[in-house]
Amino acid sequence: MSAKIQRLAEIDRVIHEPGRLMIVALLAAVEEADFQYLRQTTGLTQGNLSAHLTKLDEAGYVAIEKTFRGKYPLTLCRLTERGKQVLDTYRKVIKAAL
Amino acid sequence: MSAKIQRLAEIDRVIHEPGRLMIVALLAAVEEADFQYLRQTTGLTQGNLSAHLTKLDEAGYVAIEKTFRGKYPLTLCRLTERGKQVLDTYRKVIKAAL
DNA sequence: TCATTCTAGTTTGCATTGCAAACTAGTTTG
DNA sequence: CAAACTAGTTTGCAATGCAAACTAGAATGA
Repeated sequence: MSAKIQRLAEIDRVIHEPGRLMIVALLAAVEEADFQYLRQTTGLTQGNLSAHLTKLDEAGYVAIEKTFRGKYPLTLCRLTERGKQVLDTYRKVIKAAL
Repeated sequence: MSAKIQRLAEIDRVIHEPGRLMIVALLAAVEEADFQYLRQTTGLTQGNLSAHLTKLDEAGYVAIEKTFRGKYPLTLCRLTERGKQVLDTYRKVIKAAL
């Protein structure tokens, strides 16, 4: 019982942050999403979304591809295998503890 | 689908912090616990446990009673009604999103 | 044509906060 | 009566989340 609660201590802080948890949960559902879609569905400001994506990228949880849609920049995001694993572990730990 | 994910944005940060989530989840299970029991079962240091309890107290989620066991200080903690409600909401939001 | 506005993001500045280490206050022990 | 122990609290600092400001190119309109 309390062993499951104790595992919360090891939880991954990168994913635990609500803004990033939203991003990762969305990407788990849709496979690929662009910056503007993420901004709208999460409700994050552009600045915060940008910072969170950078962090997820640096952690190796999200792959970011910068390209163009017509003449405008287009930022495409998808979960990496590692990102999927980490989210899966996160889900298990949280659900077991609650 | 994404509506459930978006609710993560409103999540209560006081409870969301892993150290405090451990404390609150434990108190939900045992009704009352003293400082040393919480320290051992959460694995938190005394300093961090003290700080987290202060925050939970200030938020009105935990009631703290300072008394004595023999001649030594004894700090007893229990969830308030508000604390129970907030934990319940937290559980629902997290589980729905994941 | 060139100033303004729009798209699509990134960077910066600051205030908060989690953590380890140091400190407080009283108690027991050798 | 000094050292070590119980039971916590306070402090200092580094990390970080957020809002606001900034960058850079593209379209618009007078």
